[in-house]
Amino acid sequence: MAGRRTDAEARETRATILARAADVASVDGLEGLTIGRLAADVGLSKAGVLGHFGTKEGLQLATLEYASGLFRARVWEPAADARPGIERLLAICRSWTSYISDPPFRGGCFMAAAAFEFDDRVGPVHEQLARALRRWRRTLVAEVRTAIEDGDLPADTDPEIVAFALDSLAVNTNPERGIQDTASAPELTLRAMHWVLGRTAEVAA
Amino acid sequence: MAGRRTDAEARETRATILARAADVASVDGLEGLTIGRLAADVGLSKAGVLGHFGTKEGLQLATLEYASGLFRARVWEPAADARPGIERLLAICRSWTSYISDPPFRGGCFMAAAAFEFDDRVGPVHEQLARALRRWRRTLVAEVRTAIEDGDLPADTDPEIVAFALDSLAVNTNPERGIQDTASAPELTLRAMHWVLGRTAEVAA
DNA sequence: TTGACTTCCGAACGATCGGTATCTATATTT
DNA sequence: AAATATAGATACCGATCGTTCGGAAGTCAA
Repeated sequence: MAGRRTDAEARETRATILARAADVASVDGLEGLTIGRLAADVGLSKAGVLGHFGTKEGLQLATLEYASGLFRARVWEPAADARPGIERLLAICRSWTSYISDPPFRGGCFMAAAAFEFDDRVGPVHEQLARALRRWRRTLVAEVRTAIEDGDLPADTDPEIVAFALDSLAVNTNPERGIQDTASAPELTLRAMHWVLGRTAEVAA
Repeated sequence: MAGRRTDAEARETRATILARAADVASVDGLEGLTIGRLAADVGLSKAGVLGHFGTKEGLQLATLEYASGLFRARVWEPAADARPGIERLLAICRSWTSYISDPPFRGGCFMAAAAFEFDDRVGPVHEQLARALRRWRRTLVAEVRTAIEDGDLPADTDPEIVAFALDSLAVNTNPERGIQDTASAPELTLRAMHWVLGRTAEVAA
């Protein structure tokens, strides 16, 4: 009942699987992914799913890459055109909180959830995740540093601290949504980000 | 080969199970706990473990309560004697980061890990966790508010924002340890906390 | 038209999952 | 001393886990 599909169809199937996988994993975790459930969700057999990724770890890595790319597209890309420094930093805060308030997955930000799930484990998933997170942190630090050089942030500001603080606020929005108040959490985050950057909030819903 | 133990012995067995459970769960998550592995780890049969908690969910709830009490003992208790307001707030930052830099479990702070695992799920574990986190947040907000009234923080400070920021920094130390640098992460957090509170850091290792 | 290639299915595998029923051994109570 | 209550063991249950294997069905190149 199954035959070879054209390349485009196969890629589409793969994308469908990954979208569903990221959605499930954002709630149940990357380890909570099961081939069987995923296969049933997208209307495939277990072997049909596994054929695309080889092993469960392959599926996890692909899901991570998928979600990582989506994060970059929705948080970085919209801010990439802004002038480096404080402007781009504020643009990132805006796209970031907007991303969080209208998340692509049920569980909110996938990267944040994965970071806490795989921070203490070993293996390829941990390493790929760590690379992505370090890269993002470097981006933030560089932006903060430029803002300091431009005189838009106090000269004695520690870029590592500010970048860590901004990241922490965004990350902590995830449990804030589910545990305190889903609706107001992203706005609280954006106000906290502006406060950290020493600016009066002009909230962009 | 097994008979009834005295109450004290039974409680000790229970405590042994919970200590191990919290340790495992801090790495693999509360859902990653398995009765069989846990039983083998503490030298009991599965029925022996399950007898103490009824179901896996019971075990999760008990583990959560255990870790929650330990958090309170190591973060709140050492600061409870300090004068309410900025002093107690700084004392909390100190005990908190000290707790993080010498965590009782392999996976670091259990509460932070659990918060991200169960923020999007439903059921008793989510609810018990949410209660504990909300209670802790209220404690922080109250302390910040007192500090504002005492004039130790600017009058236009938003207590919710500062409490959220402090919590975010502590929480985000967990992945920071495993993904960036285990050794320096807690110090970075303490410096960030002091920076948030507008104080020059006098780091207490 | 034929043959290689690939997607996907159906079925099965050993292992492990959470949970239960039954039993034994001991501490405590009567 | 007898009766009761309970911690824990042994053995087993059905379900599900990740993975493998052989084949069916289709595309594409020769």
